[in-house]
Amino acid sequence: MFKLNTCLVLFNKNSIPLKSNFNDKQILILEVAETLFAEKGFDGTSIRNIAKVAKINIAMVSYYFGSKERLLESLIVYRTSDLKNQLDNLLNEELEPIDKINKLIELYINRINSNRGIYRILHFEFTSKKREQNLQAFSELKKGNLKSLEAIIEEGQKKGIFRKDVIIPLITPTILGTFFHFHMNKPFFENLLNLKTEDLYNNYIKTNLTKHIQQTIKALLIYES
Amino acid sequence: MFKLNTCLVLFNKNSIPLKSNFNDKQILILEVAETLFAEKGFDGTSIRNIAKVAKINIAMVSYYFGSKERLLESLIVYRTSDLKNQLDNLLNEELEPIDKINKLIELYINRINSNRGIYRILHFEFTSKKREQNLQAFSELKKGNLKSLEAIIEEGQKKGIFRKDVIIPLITPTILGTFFHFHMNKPFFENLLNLKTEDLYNNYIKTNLTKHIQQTIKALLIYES
DNA sequence: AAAAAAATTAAACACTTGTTTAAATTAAAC
DNA sequence: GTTTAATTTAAACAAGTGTTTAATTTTTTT
Repeated sequence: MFKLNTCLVLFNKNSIPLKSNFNDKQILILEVAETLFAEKGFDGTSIRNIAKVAKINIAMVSYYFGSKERLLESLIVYRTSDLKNQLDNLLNEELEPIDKINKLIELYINRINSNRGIYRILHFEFTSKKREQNLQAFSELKKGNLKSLEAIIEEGQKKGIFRKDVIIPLITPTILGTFFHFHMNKPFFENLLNLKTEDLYNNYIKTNLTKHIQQTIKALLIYES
Repeated sequence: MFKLNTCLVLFNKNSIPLKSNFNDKQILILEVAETLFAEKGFDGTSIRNIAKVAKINIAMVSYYFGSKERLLESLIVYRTSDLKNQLDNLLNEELEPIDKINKLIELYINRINSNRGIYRILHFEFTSKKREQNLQAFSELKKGNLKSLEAIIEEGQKKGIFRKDVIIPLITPTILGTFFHFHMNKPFFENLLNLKTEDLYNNYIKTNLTKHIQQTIKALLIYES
């Protein structure tokens, strides 16, 4: 009567297989919801709206997710769950700490850039006071990410490469903040940097912007005043 | 039966008298709406919600503003109408172009910083596709602001102080974008820069951040590659 | 003080919202 | 093939939405 844990195997863009706890219909609903939430906001999107676009009955959202709020929570889980695994894999690679940091930044920017919908939702819904409760899943993810980052940096500090007076929790906001500012002003930078096509824009992010952020964090961690 | 143009005189923080087309009750409604829209978003705020906080009848919003959407438009007009006058006054001052630019930046940052509610609304509501139509009033304001900026810069270009290959429409986004990025990550910078009190935070914006933006724009306008 | 205009109110309007129900259909298990 | 479980459906639910109405109160004008 109420089946939630159908497991299937998905492939991300680097063809690393990963489990998902959502079935095909749930994923359809999640991806339609992602598009609409990103376009019109959570409050601006109705379940009937989602159902119409996804061509499903309006009761299916409650059937599969319980409620609209839980749909949002599931969406966050769906789009962020494998990030933890990717970070864990990175942690176990045999690399110098600074190379791990660089890879971590590349991974962050790549992920956000290819999942703009969910990060737009996170940016808009969770900077408003109304949705403060819903971010539990998101908050736990961030805690996990921070732990991974801490592990890398403490490794670098033990080796004497990184400064010891750096405030680790502030590094993630720096990485993400730089990207968001760039992307929130997309039309501006498209003109400024002559990024006429979507490809040119994406390429600029992948190369120049990522490089800039890497240099920034490297300077923060290594530079002695 | 329907009176909209009661004029009264208001005083802004620099005690420059300015006319307002809204009466006391309308202003009450506008300011309550501003708070709630900023807190919970336009869609997340109901007219009954506004009426309750403002302690007025729910019909008063329609009576004074026509509709909820027109209330939002009126709010934008209310909070941005005197900016044009301030810019015009600045234009007519006898100052060197670079000093006018510096004053313009100071004026922008000061205004946004002391009207965070409306700029939060503008940032959130008008970066979503849903509210694209409503920004006519806002769009006209920006066009007017751009004209003022163009006037100052062309004056500087004639005097041979400013470069001539600068893209003027991109300067405003640079000024505002720098501030917004700082402010959207307020908790981050409060920690990073040890701005424990609201006063310390505001003071940092007024001094260091403003100075930084002024230096940036100055470099953009004057620096020869 | 009387008349006209403006402001305010409670009630109702028609519509949308998220969610639930109970029946019907489809798929899976035996 | 029958039974059981999972899915899908249309309909209804109660609550909330923006807006309008028509009557009442308050204020202004004459």
